[in-house]
Amino acid sequence: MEYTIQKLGLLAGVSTRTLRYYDEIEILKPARINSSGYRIYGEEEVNRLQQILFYKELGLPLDQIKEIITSPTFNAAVALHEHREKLLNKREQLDRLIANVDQTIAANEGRITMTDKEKFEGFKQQMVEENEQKYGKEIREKYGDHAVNQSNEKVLNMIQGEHDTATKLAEEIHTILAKALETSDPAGELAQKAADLHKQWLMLYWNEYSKEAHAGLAQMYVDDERFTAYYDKEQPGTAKFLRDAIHIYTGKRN
Amino acid sequence: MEYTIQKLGLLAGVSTRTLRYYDEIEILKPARINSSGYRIYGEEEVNRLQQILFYKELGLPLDQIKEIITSPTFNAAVALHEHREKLLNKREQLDRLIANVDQTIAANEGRITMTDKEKFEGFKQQMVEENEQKYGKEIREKYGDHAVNQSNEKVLNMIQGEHDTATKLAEEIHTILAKALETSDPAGELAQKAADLHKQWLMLYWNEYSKEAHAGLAQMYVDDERFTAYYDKEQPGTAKFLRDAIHIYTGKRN
DNA sequence: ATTGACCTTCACGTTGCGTAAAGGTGTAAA
DNA sequence: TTTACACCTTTACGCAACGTGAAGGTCAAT
Repeated sequence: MEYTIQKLGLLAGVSTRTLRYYDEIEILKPARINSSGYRIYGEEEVNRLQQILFYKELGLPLDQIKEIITSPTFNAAVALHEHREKLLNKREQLDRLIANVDQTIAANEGRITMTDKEKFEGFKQQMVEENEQKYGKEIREKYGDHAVNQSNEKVLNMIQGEHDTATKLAEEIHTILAKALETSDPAGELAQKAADLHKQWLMLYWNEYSKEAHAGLAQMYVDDERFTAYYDKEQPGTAKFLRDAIHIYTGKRN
Repeated sequence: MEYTIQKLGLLAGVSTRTLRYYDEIEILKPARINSSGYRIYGEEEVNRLQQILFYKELGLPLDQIKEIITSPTFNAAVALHEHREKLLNKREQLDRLIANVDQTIAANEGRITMTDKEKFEGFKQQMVEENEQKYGKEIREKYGDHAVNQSNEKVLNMIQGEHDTATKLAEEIHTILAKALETSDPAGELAQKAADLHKQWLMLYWNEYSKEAHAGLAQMYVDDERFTAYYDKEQPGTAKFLRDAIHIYTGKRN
């Protein structure tokens, strides 16, 4: 099915201006332009628009949505986790605000007195949030050049922070890896299980999996001291052991 | 306590640019300007800024906030109680949004090994689920109880709606009052209609109505020059006329 | 006397579009 | 065939609510 700009707009409930804007910012380009210069959209574009609108409903800004749906290395899970935290933050702030209102009511009724500082309790948190956003942006801008690099940096950030599912998986890898290390057999069942879990963990950050990339990352764990430090924290040699296990798991070697 | 622009900004968690902007759009003017042209804010401005931020948190545009808090009928105490309820509503809505994001994350993580095409399907499914949720919501709005189904937009519409009806009512009162004034009869039909409209208008702001309070307010229109100025703007004597009409309407006198 | 942290007023940039303006295209009815 | 009318195009300014300089004055301390 093919759609002109207005037909698609009607279908999706957005204005033609919006679609032209999406074309302009390269987040949704028409399938083709006909002989009269009309934008013609196809099935694929319909689906993509649905995706865009879905993320928009979750409150993500368009530039982030664009990254999510255009870049194979930018993972929706990471963006969503970040977004989730922002929302949780906002809820906390709301709670503080509600407490503030309660206090202000009490103060107005003469039950208590409020200092000027107390009057703004609950508003102030916004500043911190903004700074966090800025900081995050700076990091992204700094490491955004290399797609792979960005991904690794993200991984590192995630390692240092504590992110729910990823953390759990990471812990599991850790436990199993520790046990596997005792067997000293990177081809053994435990080590291979660790490699498999590692793959799963990795795919939280990479949309596409390739054995080569996995093997390459494993090698990096040995070469890059930040990663080595992380894995060897409890038992020296763990990074190397994991690399070997992964190389066997993937059947690749760099 | 007096504050320079930065001090107030720090106190309230807003930028100096914001405060200058608020000055520019006349929503929050400094108490005075010192000899060097610096903006100096006082206690009253601190409270006013707090009010502004409350309304801002609820998502109201600044021009409407301005109208609301500059209105001579603005009641800070009532506003605070409304704030409280609306903030609670907003938190509920936030919770729903968070649940939504959680769902999406869960769905994504459950389909880690899917191809791009399959992921697409996953999103589509999400969209369908989403729509079902929305549809269910609509049904609940129709048949369910009031408390459960208030979305952010609803809250906003409520505030805006209230404000709109209030404005319209006020205009109607104005017109009818002007006509009634020509009859010079505060007990006449027109004047009594004005008094009735005024009661309706009043009940948008007061949770409880009492004839005594209404009559008291009418007297205040005459005693407080801010109100007198407002009502006598076009025809001097209007405030007094309205007071008389209301006193007859309520059968009370202060 | 000179930092350095304040303050001031321009004035342009940002996001996600809305809203003309000025003009070309497609088709159905007069 | 003309004409009407609903489409489409690009260009470009407008909006809110500020962010972010630039260019310069003020104040307190060194």
